[in-house]
Amino acid sequence: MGVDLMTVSTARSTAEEALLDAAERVLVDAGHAGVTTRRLAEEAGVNHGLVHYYFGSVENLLVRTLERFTERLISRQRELYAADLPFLEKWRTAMRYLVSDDSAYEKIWLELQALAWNRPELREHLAAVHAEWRAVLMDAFAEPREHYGIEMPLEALVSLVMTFNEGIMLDRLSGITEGHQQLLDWVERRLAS
Amino acid sequence: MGVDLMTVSTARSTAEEALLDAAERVLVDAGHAGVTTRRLAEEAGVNHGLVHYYFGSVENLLVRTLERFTERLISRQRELYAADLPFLEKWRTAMRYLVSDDSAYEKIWLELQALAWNRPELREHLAAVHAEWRAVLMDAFAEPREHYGIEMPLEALVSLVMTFNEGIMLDRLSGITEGHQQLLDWVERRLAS
DNA sequence: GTCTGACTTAGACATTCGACTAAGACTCCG
DNA sequence: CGGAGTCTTAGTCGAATGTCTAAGTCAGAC
Repeated sequence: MGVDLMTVSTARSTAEEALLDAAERVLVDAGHAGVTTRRLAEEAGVNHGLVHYYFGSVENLLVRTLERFTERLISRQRELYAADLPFLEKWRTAMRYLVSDDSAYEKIWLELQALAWNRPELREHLAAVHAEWRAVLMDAFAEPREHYGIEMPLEALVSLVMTFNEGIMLDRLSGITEGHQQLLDWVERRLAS
Repeated sequence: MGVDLMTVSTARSTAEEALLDAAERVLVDAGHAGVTTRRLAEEAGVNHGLVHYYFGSVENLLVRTLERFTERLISRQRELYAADLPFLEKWRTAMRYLVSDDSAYEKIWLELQALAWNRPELREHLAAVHAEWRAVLMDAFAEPREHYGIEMPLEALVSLVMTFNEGIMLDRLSGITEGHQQLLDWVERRLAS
């Protein structure tokens, strides 16, 4: 064996985490086309050979990036709606995230999606996180739907919320914000009344 | 001079069109990262040096691709809503496009958007087409909004329609269709009653 | 103290890329 | 029919890519 397992695994996982963090930064700064072994290594401050040694390929590293990001995205959503707060507060928090000035999170998420458009093997991960997100929202919106007397079926309501959220993300990444605030304001008024 | 202008310009523009067509095919088949001079030339059946000779760079060719696509997208929307048909028919046609089996159109559109996320010089084109689309919908939805007694302001309604359309496109490119039909069915019922 | 085996490093490899160029082909004008 | 100028072609160039390998390092085992 030769090397203390604990030391090894922490050193190794530190480097691996550094590379995954670097991958997210590169996705934000340059998009998925900018994710190369050498750039990742430089960003992470490690040797470029490690990408292959640790992950086997750039492809695998991106899969791991997606998996790790997925976990965080889901837990963020779950925490948000699981909180013991009035629904209106939760909604406001979610919408604040959506239109926040820092779009790094959304950039990573959409870059990974754009990558998956041309890499079918990544799609199952996307489908999984989508299904989880949907489940969280189905749970979170069931009671408020009754409370606010929203006539549309729960499935349709959740689909509407998810898709218009995605549309807003997409617009904002292209620098488009026109009309978003009017829409969110109307929802706000509808919920506050 | 040397060459008949008409012959030249048609021959040249034939080749240029072929390259732009090729760019759209490559965007559909491989994404924007797959758009290379040699691949474009092979797809278009022309010499790979022509990309540089005609367009100056791959970058410029993609700008032209975006411009040409934009024109078609806008005129398609305009024609759709300008037709002398009941609003419900127009809506159904638009939704049929949205969830059609052939997503080549949406793939091109979203690949160009993903490209623009990392090429600020392309954003103005996106903003322009977005504004045009918005203008068409503002015009198309003003009367039906009154007719169907939709209480939300026109701006908010149009934003909602645009963003949830974008969200559905985005989902479908990742192979996700869950919940879309329930949402569209509900809208359908709301409009048919 | 030296051996062992996993970890790390720098570098090599073939490939591919965008961009460019020099030579050839072609078309029309005079 | 010959010259002029544009269009087309094949090929070159340096840079960058993913992958892999051989040499080197280093902590603990014996």
